[in-house]
Amino acid sequence: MEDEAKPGPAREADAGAAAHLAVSAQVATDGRPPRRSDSTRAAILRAARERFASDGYERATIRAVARDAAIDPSMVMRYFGNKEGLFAAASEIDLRLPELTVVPADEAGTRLVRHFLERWEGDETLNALVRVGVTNPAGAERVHSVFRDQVAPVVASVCPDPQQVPVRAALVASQILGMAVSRYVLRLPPAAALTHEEIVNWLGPTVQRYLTAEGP
Amino acid sequence: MEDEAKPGPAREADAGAAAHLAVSAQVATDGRPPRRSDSTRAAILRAARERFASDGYERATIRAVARDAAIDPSMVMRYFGNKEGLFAAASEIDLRLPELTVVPADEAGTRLVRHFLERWEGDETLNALVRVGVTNPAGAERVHSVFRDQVAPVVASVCPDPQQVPVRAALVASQILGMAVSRYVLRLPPAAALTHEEIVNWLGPTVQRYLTAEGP
DNA sequence: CTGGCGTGTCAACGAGTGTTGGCCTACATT
DNA sequence: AATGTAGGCCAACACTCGTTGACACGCCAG
Repeated sequence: MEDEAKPGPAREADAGAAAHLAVSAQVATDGRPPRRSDSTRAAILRAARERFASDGYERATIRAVARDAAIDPSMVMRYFGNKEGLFAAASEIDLRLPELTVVPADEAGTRLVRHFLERWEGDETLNALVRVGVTNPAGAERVHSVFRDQVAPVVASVCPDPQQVPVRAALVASQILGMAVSRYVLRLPPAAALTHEEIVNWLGPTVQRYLTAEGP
Repeated sequence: MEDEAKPGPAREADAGAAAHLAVSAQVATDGRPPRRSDSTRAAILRAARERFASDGYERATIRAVARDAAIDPSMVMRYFGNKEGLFAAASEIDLRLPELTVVPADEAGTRLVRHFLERWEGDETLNALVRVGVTNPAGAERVHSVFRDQVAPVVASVCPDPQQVPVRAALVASQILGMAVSRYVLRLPPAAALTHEEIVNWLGPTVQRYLTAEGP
């Protein structure tokens, strides 16, 4: 699901020639020969994620995305229908959460925190998702579904009482999301200055308690 | 001490402190007959906070604010200079954090959580601040200053090691802000369904630990 | 060669935005 | 009564946005 390297440091007028050479290599799931459009499509998505992550939904303009991808704005429309469609495609994400059942029960918290930390810094998509989620109703809906389909099940796998799963998942989300917002979105200086180890050591026990401790 | 309300062009945003209680025109604090502008000014600010809180910075249009306040858009400009000035005035906030030094040391956490919870639901300003903080660079800067000038000092008053104040304040902020984002901004269903008591009981100990526990 | 099709550009439209300047009205002061 | 002024409205400007339709180039099949 990843983009490929784009050559252009200088954005010459030769966008066409660049696309020529950069015949995409990976279609993976499909027997068809790789279309030239695959690479532009990937470039658009990469630019879109970047813009959504740094600007939010409204300020991330299709024109800016197109400029970053070195193509015409109308191409974005043709590929993704409209801005909403572009966001839907750009915010598709798999958190790749670890199987908490196979790690020692008392390490689930630290494990989860560490995973999110690495994920957040390795993939712009997560940042884009949060920024747009706060900006835009459709983005919030997307966050809901990620929470429901990916976070809640993992919490359920280690939570003693199934009835408490939603509450505990919400608590875990509140802490992890809160650190992400403070550190990556608002960039509160002290939060941004923390090392991974510090964060894991402080937040790990909190998440662990939310996951498995009985009663409040 | 208070500057007289003279709405000129490009007027700087002045203190909106009076706006808290001064909903109507009869602010009997001085002998002058109440200007009509006092009430409109308050109406604009109220509408602005509402819009910023529910729509974020970019989607909250001056025209919409004006419509809510039942006046002409150009009035907003005359009173606050420009949109940025309007936000600056509308996001002026005093968290009114409690003196943690006068409460039992082990209740600081729950006390703080409860305070924020009530504050968040009793005043649209806080919501507006967070929504815009995530949307807009200037809003983020405003959050920084509130964190630095209001949250950090209170944390400092109960934190054993002065050197750890920024870190601990950031941790506290991450948890409280995370719950606020989950509950009021994203409205994750399980987070929105929690009662105040549940939240206090779960988050209280976390915040308490961030405030005073030694080591991670 | 020819014709379609995929890929891409160009120029424009309509809507909505922040912002500005001119004009009007009520009223307090002279 | 005359008038200055604060408070307010209206119409417009300049701009940006998402979006659209017409046109241009390069490729393959017939």
